[in-house]
Amino acid sequence: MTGRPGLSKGEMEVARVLWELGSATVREVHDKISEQREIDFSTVQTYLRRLESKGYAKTKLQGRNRVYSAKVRPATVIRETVNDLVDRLFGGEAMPLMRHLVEDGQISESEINQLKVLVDKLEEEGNA
Amino acid sequence: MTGRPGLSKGEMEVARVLWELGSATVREVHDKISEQREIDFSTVQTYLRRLESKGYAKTKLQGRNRVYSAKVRPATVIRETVNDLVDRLFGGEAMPLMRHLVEDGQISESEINQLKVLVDKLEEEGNA
DNA sequence: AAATTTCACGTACAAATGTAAGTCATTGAT
DNA sequence: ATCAATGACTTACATTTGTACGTGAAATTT
Repeated sequence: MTGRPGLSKGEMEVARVLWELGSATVREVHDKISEQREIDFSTVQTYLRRLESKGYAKTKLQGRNRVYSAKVRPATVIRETVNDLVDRLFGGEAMPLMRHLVEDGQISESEINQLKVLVDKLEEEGNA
Repeated sequence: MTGRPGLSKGEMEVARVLWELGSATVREVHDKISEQREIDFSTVQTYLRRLESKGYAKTKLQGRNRVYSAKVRPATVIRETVNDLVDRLFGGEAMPLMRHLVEDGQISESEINQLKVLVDKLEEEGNA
């Protein structure tokens, strides 16, 4: 429905780093990911290339360096990815996923408060 | 970390149906999925076979029919899958995902209320 | 009982994915 | 100037995934 093919798991990881860095060379992305896990420079290069060919990133040559940056906003990718997951794993129901997140201790105390605020706001809007 | 390889998208779909049906033959799973989308009988068969070989389902022959049932509980698969997604797409932060779900209008009024209850309960526990 | 349908099971096979090595140009260091 | 490092770009390749066909046995229909 979006034209764009979905992101694979590995591509997601690279996409996230790219959002974080805003704009970066292969090496910069590689360095960043390397902080977390062992990964080959060429592998990162391939992922970035694929992100571009899938329409998720754009690049320009800056001098002799290629600089990558995101072309699709995180919110968009997140929406698409999560919706897909919710469809497949939860048959389209978002609630079980939320329940899992809230109950599984994944979010901190202060985040719960943020969440409360969000929920309250939504509730008001709904009743307005 | 789990030993089990992750589920692919297609496998998730079949796994969900299997949970829903509890215990089912290939045909039953196929019929169920067919309500939603066009899919070949053999394709479903392959997915079920793969679910078994990945350790997510078990089977027994019942007469001449093979009956599949889940071997790993939904909650477990959900946890693993969602954690993986959160790691890759959100760098381990669950909050952005929650925010997305709450704000993206995917959940109904009554679900918001359920969520509110959940959040309130958690808050109390936290403050206890 | 002959024909048809239903299954299990093995096999196939292209596309996508994860991961990387090789080649060649450029640039920074000795 | 020579050598090492850096980068782009190409090519590779095993595995996984999505999707399905073929075969032969059992069951059901006519």
